[in-house]
Amino acid sequence: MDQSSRSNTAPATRMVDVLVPVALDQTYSYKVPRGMELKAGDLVGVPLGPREVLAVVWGENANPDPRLHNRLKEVSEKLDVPPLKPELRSVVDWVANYTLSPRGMVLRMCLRMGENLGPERVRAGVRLTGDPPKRLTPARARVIAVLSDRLLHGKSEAAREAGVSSGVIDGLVDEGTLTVEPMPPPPPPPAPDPEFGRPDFSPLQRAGVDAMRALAANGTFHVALLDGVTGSGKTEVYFEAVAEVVRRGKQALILMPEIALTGQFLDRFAQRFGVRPIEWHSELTPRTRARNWAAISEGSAPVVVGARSALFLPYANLGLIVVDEEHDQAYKQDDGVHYHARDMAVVRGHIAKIPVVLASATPSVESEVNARKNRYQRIALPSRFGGQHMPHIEAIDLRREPPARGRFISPRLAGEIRTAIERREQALLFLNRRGYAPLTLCRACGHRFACTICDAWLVDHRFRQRLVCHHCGFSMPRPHICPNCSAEESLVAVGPGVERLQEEAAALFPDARTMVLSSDLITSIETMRSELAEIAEGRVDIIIGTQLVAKGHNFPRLNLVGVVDADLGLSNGDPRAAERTWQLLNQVIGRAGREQGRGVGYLQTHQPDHPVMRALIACDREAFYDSEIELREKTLYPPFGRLASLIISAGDRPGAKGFGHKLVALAPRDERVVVLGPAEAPLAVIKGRYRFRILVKSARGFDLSDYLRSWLAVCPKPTGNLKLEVDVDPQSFL
DNA sequence: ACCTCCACGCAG
DNA sequence: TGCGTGGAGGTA
Repeated sequence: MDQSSRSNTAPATRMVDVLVPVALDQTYSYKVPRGMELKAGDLVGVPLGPREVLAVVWGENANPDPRLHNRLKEVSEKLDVPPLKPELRSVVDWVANYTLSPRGMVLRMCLRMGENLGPERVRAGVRLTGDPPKRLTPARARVIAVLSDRLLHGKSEAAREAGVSSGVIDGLVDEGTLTVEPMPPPPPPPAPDPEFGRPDFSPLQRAGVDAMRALAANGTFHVALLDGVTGSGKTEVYFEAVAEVVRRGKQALILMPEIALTGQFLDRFAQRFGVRPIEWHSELTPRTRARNWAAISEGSAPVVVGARSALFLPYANLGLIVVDEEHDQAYKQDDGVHYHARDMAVVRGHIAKIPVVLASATPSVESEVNARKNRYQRIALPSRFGGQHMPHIEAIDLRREPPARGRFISPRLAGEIRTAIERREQALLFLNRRGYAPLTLCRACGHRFACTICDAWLVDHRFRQRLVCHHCGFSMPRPHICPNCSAEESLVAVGPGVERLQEEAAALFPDARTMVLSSDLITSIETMRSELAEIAEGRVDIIIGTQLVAKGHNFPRLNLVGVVDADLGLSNGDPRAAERTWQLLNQVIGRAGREQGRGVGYLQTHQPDHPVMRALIACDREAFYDSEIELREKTLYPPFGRLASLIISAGDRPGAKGFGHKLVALAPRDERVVVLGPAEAPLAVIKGRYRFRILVKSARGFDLSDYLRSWLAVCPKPTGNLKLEVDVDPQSFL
């Protein structure tokens, strides 16, 4: 039709609708300048208000809104990058619709290449071509020595090698000794080689490997749950799907829950494929980000390993998405566009018609249900690689074997640690609480130290000598006098944190070497690496860690894990508390006995009969899922029902509460929907903002996004300091 | 008179 | 989202 209308009329001014990466849901119309050819998906620059922004052509529009008559501006330029494929444009529309976010904000996630896109900066090179300078200083002599091969050297490299500043080189250029030439562009990094380090798989892994290859070769939409205990070689197995996709000339994306984990992972990748993959996460420098973005969109990056944001990149020909540790809640983005990368990976796989692999030792209840109902193919790796056994797990009933007053390690656990140390093995004490003590109070008057702008106690951090709010970062020096009653030296620490546990361990085992691993004590990836290396070399006897230690690290000499407070995650009224505790404790105990000996895990608990504890002790994963699935089914919690939450926050409590009530009063009546609240959020005040939440529950097949949209359409827009956030499929209930 | 902060509205 | 605007309230 485009062709026929053009055949009999003079070419009219063409117009396109573009989507701009700002908080706008609608597309905007622009005139196409004469001589510019534009089609859907093209990246363009357009004037928007006072500025120039990047945009993407979303479609042709022959007659835009007549009220815009002469206000239409022209597209200013067409960028020389591959267009966004229809697949990704559909994903943008779909995700925006589902999460109730402006489409522009979803598009923004696809275009996060910074403003650094464009030709690579040409690096300066220098070559020795002329005579030595009249004045030959030692620094100059060193430069000349470095360049004596008369080849072209990078300027900054030459300076570094000669141990001089670049000023010395500039001086030699001015003297005519050296000439400046542009460096040829660096060769593209070698592609991963699918045949590089093919491992020998055990007979037990064989079926999984075959299934992975088949799924990748099949190349159509299909979700597999790769379900294997820690140490079963899951990574190596899904690498076979990656290899197959690379062989077929397509791209594979491996999503990881957090970048901290990727260090070891990249090495394992290199062992299998000969090179490291392209990375994508928030800590890339702008230059690397732009370079990687370009490689991804041109298709010259065959494998990308990235955090959740990598899901929205414009892959040239994506052939596979792997979501590693699919149960991890770090996949949920809770600001800006609220999305769950695992779920959106399945959506993208569906739209792009490619396979998706979800990998986990402790699948989310959602994925487990999908596998049980055969909506996902289950690929199970039932045992540990290399004949290692899963750890043996025992409960220590704190009601019957309590630690001494003010202590947190029970006599039995202490005895086991002693035995482990005597055997020259390591022990891990796990407590998911940073700092020294979660609460400080005055013995004289009962005053409790709380954050002034959050609804939270200040956590005592003895290493830093400060009381810290874990929600807003506020901190103050630890006082010696009670601010309430002026009593001196009356403050007592209540409850344990890892720092306090270390104190106790040091007192119990004065000769043992202890180390605390906690996110607030790790300042950089470097310190983390060196501390892990110390542990691996056996220079630590007792590791005391928060959930940081649960993730993927390999401690070869570790056979004993003591969970100091196994009930910690269960207490907080969160519908996913049991699932989280199950996953976390499984992972932590899975650190034990990975290389030699039989691992043992001890759970200090007040409720050894809780389904989570019983399933852990019996090593009966089916029992855990059975009980949890039954509970979710009965209560119509996900995946048997759907949830959304509306979070209202304001600088004042009545304002937030009042707006919440106003919203609930306007909720459309629908017998398939239950609207609960507004209730004060469990953390009622954060950073001085009062928070209320409305929970919306619906049946499974119900279009909750659509319901929410029609609801919010009749609601007053939040004004002033009122803020409303919509979270479809919330993960956190705090 | 001037400055700074912030809520608001708008962008084609 | 990012930016210009205009009013409020504080400072010189």
